[in-house]
Amino acid sequence: MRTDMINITFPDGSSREYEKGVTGLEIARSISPRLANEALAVSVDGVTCDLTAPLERDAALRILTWDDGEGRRTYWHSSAHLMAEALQALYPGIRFGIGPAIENGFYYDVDPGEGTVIREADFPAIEKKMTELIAAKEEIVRRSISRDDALRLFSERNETYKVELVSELEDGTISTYTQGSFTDLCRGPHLPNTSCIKAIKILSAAGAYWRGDEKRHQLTRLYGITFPKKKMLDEYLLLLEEAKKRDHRKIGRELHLFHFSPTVGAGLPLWLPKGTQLRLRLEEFLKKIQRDFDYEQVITPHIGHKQLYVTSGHYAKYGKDSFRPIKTPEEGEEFLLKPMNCPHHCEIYKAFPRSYKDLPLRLAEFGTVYRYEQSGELHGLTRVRGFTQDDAHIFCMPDQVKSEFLKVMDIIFIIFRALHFDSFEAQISLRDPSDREKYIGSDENWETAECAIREACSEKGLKADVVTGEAAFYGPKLDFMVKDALGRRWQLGTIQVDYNLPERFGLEYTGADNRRHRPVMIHRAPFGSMERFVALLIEHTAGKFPLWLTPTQAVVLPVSEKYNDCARDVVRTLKQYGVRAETDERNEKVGRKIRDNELKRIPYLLIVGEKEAENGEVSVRKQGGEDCGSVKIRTFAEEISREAEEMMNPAKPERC
RNA sequence: GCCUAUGUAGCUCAGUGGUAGAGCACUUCCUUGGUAAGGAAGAGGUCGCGGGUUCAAUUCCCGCCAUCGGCUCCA
Repeated sequence: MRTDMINITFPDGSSREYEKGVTGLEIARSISPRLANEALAVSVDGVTCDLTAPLERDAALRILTWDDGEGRRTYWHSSAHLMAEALQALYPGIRFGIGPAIENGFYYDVDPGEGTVIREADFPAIEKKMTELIAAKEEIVRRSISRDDALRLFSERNETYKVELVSELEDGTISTYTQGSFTDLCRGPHLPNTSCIKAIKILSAAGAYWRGDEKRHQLTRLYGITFPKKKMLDEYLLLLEEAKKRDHRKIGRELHLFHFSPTVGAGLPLWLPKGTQLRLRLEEFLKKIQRDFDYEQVITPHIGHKQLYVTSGHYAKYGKDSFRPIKTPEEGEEFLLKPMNCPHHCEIYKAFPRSYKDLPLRLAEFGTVYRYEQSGELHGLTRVRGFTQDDAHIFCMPDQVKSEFLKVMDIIFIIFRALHFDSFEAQISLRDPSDREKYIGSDENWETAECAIREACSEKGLKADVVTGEAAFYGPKLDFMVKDALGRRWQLGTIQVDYNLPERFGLEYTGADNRRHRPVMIHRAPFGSMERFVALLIEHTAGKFPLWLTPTQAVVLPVSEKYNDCARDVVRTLKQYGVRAETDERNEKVGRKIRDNELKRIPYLLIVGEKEAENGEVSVRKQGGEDCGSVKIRTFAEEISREAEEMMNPAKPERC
């Protein structure tokens, strides 16, 4: 074997020899011109590299195209550079932060300088410039550069942000990419040439803090997306339009589910009758599951003495950023709107001496809490200032933690399955070990809790992302995330192991050894909050809820005023069967009352007229015409006498 | 809280330095009694709120409130 040859292995297992120094692009050409044309980057032993990078040794190689995530990332990363090049031409003196590829497209953080603002109105000009630069077919060239040279290069250009980035890099690992007159500090990889980029759209501009630190300068973040074909861009933009139609704020208004009134206050939702029907239906569903899992329902007040939150640690942590305390006529007495239910539940635990025989104690409450979220954070029903958690706290012995944790996971899976949230992501949130200030409790407690969560996940075979620094201040957690119509992630279900609150509240139980022990607490909310859950449910179903959740399931339509009574009887009968129904009563003058757009989403429509009144039976048809049988009409009098009969002669309870 | 944008009828939106329009919805009447019916008429707005400039502000300027998209935050 010649020493100037290298052996390249392809994904299908085949291999070929090439001259040393061959590039990915040349290899692609040797396979097929089409592949070479579609190639965006190359994966060398699992590492994504430039197509133009010379290969010096044997390697497993894969040509990356648009169909590969890494291929698209490279494409969008180069697109970010292209946008930067255009911005440099249009805004002299502009300085650059970072400009990565993201899930859909890319962004670049830029500082256009004091007094200069880049607005949506400026986007067309930027797009035009980018198109011009594409036409110039500029090559994108990589250079390795020493740290000193990099510092000099970016200092000369007054690129203060880049200088800061370079100063944190190690010498020998630094590279730049240049196209035309634009040079950027960049690890790569990139496309070989800007001409691969065909269709461009700048999507939005937003403020973003330099390095995510709100104490530092705010840059302008420009979001954009590009595609190799115009048609793909059009399809993407259409997809965005379609997604907007599923926006829960829009559907919530159309279906009369909820309403926001600035007079009531920002972030304080008003649940309308139909939305309340939907929500109560969900609550009943969970309550039923919880009965099976031996939970006990409790009810606690909406406020609590300030001392309660001093004990829990919430006051020290969040007191100043929250709703202000409520004062009483008593000097110095203060109450807080409850930001969470746990402290109240801890006090319930403490109300009696507890034995190990009482554990696990599972206290559940649909508890409404109030949190003063920052004004810029409010978002429809997904982020509000007053919301109801489907909360429960499980007090158990340390050796019960895992089995209890697993049972909670079961509940969450039941719910997600029932509501067809198939594409959830699980996330284990751990504390940031470098920021001890942020958390309460001993290292030992944290480690035990974090370990319990990891074990439970592996036992269930649940793949979860582990994210440090995302834990609650009192404990680590397992969260279930679901994407909304526009792909934004929201946390729904959550399970949190807590060794700290039991300590702060001095919770105890008497063990079999007749000694005092400390219980462990598990916080959990399968829906997360009713508000956010309903929001995501709306976006996932586009308002076409499963039948059992549909706010109004059936509308009974009398053909004329004459049959209103009969229609009412039908509604009553349907309700006896557990079907939610209402009439669209007519009178001599008034025609249809149910709104058209509502009617669209009602699964059943029953017509009552002469024939039905005579036969005492109504046929049930689904919207669209499908026949679903018929319902015998019972009059109010018949219904009452039947009920009375049942009360007089109760049916024997079924044997278990 | 920060950056950009927006705020006109219930909804979707047009428009203007001289106090306002469209479509749908709504009300009434007519027509049609049967699965998202048609016609006619009508009503509805301190042009988000408060200041300022102006003879005159919905329009221009400032402040506030709310909302959109992000950032930060998220017990």
